[in-house]
Amino acid sequence: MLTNSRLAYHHHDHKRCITAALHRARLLCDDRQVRLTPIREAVFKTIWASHRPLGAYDIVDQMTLASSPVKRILPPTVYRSIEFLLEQGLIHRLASLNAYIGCPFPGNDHNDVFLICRQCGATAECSAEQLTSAVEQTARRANFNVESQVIEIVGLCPECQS
Amino acid sequence: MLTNSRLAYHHHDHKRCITAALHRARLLCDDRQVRLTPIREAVFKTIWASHRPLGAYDIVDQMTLASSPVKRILPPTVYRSIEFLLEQGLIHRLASLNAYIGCPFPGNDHNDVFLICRQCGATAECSAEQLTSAVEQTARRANFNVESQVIEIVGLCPECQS
DNA sequence: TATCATAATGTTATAAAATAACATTTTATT
DNA sequence: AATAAAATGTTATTTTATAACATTATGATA
Repeated sequence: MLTNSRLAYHHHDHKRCITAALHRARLLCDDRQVRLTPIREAVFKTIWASHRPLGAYDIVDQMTLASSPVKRILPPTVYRSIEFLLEQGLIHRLASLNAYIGCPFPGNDHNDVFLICRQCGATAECSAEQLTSAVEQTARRANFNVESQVIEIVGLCPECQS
Repeated sequence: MLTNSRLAYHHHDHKRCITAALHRARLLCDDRQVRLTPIREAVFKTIWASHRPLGAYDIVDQMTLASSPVKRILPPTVYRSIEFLLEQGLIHRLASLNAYIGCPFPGNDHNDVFLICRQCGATAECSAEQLTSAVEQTARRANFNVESQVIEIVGLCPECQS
């Protein structure tokens, strides 16, 4: 079971997460011959600033704040980068929160399951074989042919349980 | 496994679905001493008009059309009824579509899993024990305490596979 | 390297979805 | 009938997302 739950929920050197994510993203884009432009990279870094999902307008605000001299970043700019990053599988959209989060293992074929902490917002991604097959099995009983899945679990992360 | 997949995907006398749903809703509201007012009932019936999820503004439009003499139903009215119906578990919100669908077994304790046909939109609800326990198991590995889940499967219903 | 086509971004405007705030009406209770 | 609480009506606004078109940057080709 692929997961980033350790990092997502516990104290760690997050700069390394960002560096690693950026590195993976660059490799992947090089490989696919698509362009990780400065703006796209900035959006990507903004999303990766934490393990908490960020809404599109939060990204707009963060990027405007981070710019110097302060320059208003506008929604279409951000939405276009989001679209690109989603297409490349570098980020995911959390439907239940209407927000975005970095993918910890882009490129790897995986089935997304998200564990969202209701308290602190920290969100881990898992790729759980068994869950995928349980979905398959459930669908089969209804003669339903699965193409994609949205699985978002809300609860308390280990840190917020105590 | 509780499911309404037969009805959701195949031809049937849908009036009976509506009548039955309304009947259940009335019983349940009587029982809980909450009021299924005419507006709430109208919203409920509008949502139950099909087995396809309906967006809030679709409901606004449908209700405005259905009114005679034509009287503009406004968003807050609909949103308030939606809120009530969600609280009572009479309808569900599909996060991935940002739309609403009637619950086929309100009152019964169940874990929602939705099977959404990408072709025709028909959506069935299942309450699958095994899926719930797979979720639990996946979460446990991350020491995550589950409180609620959003599971929405997209694919092709039996009718749209041929 | 100049030209061109394509891709990406900037900009303005607007569409679409959701809710806040307050007025009015309805309902249940006394 | 009087009252309080609940529900609905109404206006305005906030939040989220995208359309449309102008401009700039990039990569390919002559």
